[in-house]
Amino acid sequence: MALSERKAMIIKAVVDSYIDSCQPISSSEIREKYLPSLSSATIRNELSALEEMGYLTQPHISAGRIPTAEAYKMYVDKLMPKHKLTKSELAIIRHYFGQKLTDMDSLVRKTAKVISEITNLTSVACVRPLSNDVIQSVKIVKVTDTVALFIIVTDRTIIKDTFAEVPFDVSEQYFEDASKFISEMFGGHKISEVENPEKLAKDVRQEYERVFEAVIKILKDYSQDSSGEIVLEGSSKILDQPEYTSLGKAKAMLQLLDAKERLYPVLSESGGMNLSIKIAGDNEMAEGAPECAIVTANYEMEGVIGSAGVIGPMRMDYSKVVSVLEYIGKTLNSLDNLEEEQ
Amino acid sequence: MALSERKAMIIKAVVDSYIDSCQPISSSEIREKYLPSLSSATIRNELSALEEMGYLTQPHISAGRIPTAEAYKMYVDKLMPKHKLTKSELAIIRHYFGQKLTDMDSLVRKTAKVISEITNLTSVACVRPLSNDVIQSVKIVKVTDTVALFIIVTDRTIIKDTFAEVPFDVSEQYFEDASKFISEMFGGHKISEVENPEKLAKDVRQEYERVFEAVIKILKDYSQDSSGEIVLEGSSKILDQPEYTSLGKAKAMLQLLDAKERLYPVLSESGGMNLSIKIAGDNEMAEGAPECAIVTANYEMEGVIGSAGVIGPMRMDYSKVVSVLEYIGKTLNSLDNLEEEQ
DNA sequence: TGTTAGCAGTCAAACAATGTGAGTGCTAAT
DNA sequence: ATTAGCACTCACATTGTTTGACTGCTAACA
Repeated sequence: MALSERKAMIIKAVVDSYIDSCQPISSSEIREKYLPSLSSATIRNELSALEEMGYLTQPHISAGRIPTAEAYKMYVDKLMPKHKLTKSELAIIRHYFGQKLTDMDSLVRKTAKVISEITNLTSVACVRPLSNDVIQSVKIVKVTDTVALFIIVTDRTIIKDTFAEVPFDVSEQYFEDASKFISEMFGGHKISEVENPEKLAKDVRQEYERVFEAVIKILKDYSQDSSGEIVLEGSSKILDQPEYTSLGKAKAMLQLLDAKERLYPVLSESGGMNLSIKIAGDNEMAEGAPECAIVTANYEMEGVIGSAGVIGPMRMDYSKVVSVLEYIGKTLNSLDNLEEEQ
Repeated sequence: MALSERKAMIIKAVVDSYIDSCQPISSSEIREKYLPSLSSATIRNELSALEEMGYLTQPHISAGRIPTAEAYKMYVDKLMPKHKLTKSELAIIRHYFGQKLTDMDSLVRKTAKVISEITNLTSVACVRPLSNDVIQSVKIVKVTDTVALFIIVTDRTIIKDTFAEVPFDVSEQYFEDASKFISEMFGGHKISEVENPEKLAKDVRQEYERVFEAVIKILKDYSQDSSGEIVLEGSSKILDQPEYTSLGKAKAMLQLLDAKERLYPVLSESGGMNLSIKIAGDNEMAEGAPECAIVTANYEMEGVIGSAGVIGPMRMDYSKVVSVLEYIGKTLNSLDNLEEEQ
């Protein structure tokens, strides 16, 4: 049975109210606050029907209704109102991104921080793994007698570098030559391609073999470490949510956050979408994960692609979260383009 | 009044028992389990006295005694037994440090992880700030048209590097020359000295002025950012502790962990000591911090100095924690020295 | 003087009994 | 199709009661 207009309005009322108060709502309360043209009895009939259809449920028989995951999905899909950011919210975002950013890491951290501050939820942010980056050049610099620095430039203009102890002591010139040789060999290839180095390099000149091995090892590390780095901000805010007053649930949630790597698939899975809302029914998220929702947005800045979002109870202010994420996305983009605007 | 032998034994009994069970202990229980030669009445007298002296307290008048912060301090100072690590604990540590370590970051993370796993407490780890490092050389490498990499080598053989957008496009040779010039200028000086750059450099050659500014900025960042990076592991384990079953206390604790930077003074303050145990009375720790204890050890490896430890309720198994930290310290040292041992 | 047995007193925690009220489902009238 | 009205359900708060684990104190004892 398709949803009548009226049923949809009732779902919206229940979700809106529950997002606001985290309390079951009764038929008469719906009438008073949302649908005064109907009587509570009529609404009761509809509520019964919606419960039958799986959108609503009640904690116990003499309580009001609360939304199910189904209802939330419907809500974010069709019913959600558009939230306007307040002046102070905008001000906070601008304040955070006001100063010039130095490096990737602090950008990610800042983004996480501002999201958490405005939404009052736990936020997550990460940069995408590098395995699909195309290598442009590799540079090796000798910094002390036994240590060399490997710098890899990729198409996303991210430069990733790693130190490696070199077991032999050679001239700076040697490294310069090796850099050129290796750049030529790897240039244009994806980082992930180094998984089978044979294909790339049929004939490594013997003199550069050791350096070659070292580079392969570094690239492999980046290629395999699929998880990027995940930054969390405001974990303790989880406990502000009334749904996690029960110790057990709070713990399940915190454990999920503790094992950041488990979050990664969820974060990256958003496909081509710019914005993704995942609402966990019972077992949709990784096992053991408590009922929760994750909203993430992809962002891009200076060629770097990442995601950021919030994680919290299903009952969250989706509308606000979405507009915050959208606005931050825009801000990052404009930072990218016009660098020095005020 | 000094503590009699017997009073000390009673304190030890109370603390031992409370660490084990987190329950107030009664006079008769002390008699049964710890001091069968005395009668419960005698013990009651002593308990009264110890309460008077500030070592013990009782949650309510008809309950047993529990230790105060004072008692814990006394305990770790004088009374604590020596814990022997079990085979499986040793195995876990060896397992973690079995593979060769690539970089500083993963060492810190690994250390935190193993500590948390064995002690079942939340662990913290960090490397010391760099402000006291002595600069040995500075190297600047051009990696793309607009980006240069600054590499700073210090006496602790840590090499710290930062990217900076260079607003002008110059030759590689220029950077090579600049590196030499700047290395000479900064070499032998502490990072913190750049706070007053005038003292260092009376006459910067004009051609290098921009590079000079950039280096100053980077060094200042490192010098001021006193907080190093703090890694936490197992935050959710906080909630395993019975003292944090109350939501309010749990939250206070998690907020403390969330604001990692607030932890830094506590971590670094351990002075010359190799092992430091901080037990917070009411307001000893930063405001808002709940009653808790922090045990940290300094470690050194490949010239890098850092601290690692645990944070948890006052009621923790100090004896075990101490031996774990000591053993890990030793392990790190030996990794350093004999690199390739099995 | 230090130790001990015994007893009266205290108090948290567990349990049971009870009332209250919010909210529903159903039925019958509109 | 809607609505008013009523009977029914059930969480929750309130209150009173019992229980038992402790202690502190006193008086006897070595």
